[in-house]
Amino acid sequence: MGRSPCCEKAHTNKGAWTKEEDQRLIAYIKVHGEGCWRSLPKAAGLLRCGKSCRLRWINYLRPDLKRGNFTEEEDELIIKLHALLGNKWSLIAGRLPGRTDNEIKNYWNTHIKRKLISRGIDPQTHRPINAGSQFTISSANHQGSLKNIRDNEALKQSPNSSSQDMQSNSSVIDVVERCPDLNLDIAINIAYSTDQKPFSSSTEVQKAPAVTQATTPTSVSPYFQPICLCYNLGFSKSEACSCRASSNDNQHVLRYYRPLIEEGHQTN
DNA sequence: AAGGACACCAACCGCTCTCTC
DNA sequence: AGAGAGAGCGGTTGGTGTCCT
Repeated sequence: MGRSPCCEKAHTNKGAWTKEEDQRLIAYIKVHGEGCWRSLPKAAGLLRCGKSCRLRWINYLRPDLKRGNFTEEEDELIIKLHALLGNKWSLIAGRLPGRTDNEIKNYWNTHIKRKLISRGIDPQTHRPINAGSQFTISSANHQGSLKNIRDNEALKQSPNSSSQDMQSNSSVIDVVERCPDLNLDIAINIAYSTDQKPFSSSTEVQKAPAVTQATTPTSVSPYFQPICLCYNLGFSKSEACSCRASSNDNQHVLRYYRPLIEEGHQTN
């Protein structure tokens, strides 16, 4: 059957973008917004493939991009997120406002890999290159997170838990043990303004700006909806967890209690 | 000064996922 | 249920700049 090409390759430019092309793309998106990348080049008068336009916009032209060197804090965050998520660059980028997946991927391959190796850490496994020793857990927060995860280990015996579930749990524990200061007891919240309905659909909720630390709304808004971290970590509906609001917590914040154990994804 | 090696990063490619019909 | 289209993602490539000999 074959797959239809994403564009007429014979009539498209390739390689570096010119200033004029950039201006055309910016002007078009300013007026019409993002989306419909396939038809955008023609509509914008660009001899480019839609994918190329999308990439150029996302990685280079978007106004909210942060330019300049990565800070030490960003470095450490990337390392920790990579330990947790692996090469899920888009998810990692979601936790670093103003940075793109491509930028982080490049930065990882050119800087952080070497940095970790120089520290004697394998950049893929995040384990010491020549050590099989066990790690100890130092952070109190972290111990709480680990306990939650370990509690789930008990559920491994449950007939409802799949082997994939077990694997996921093991890997999370593994990461927690290797990154003692990585606080997995994360709560997230959606940025919103009181006079604005923040999100109207689940799709928009998933595209919410990443917020890693809990922020407490000053008043209860009818529009406010709790959001589960697992969505932001990229789990699909079929890989649902059963996160819930703790009675001690703000009810609009879900905590990362039980990854990938129970069926049915609850967001409230 | 020349040119080879290396580093960086924008852009491309091919695959997968999601949505619609 | 399954096919097709569109969008997104991660791996890889290639051009360019910088450093080193």
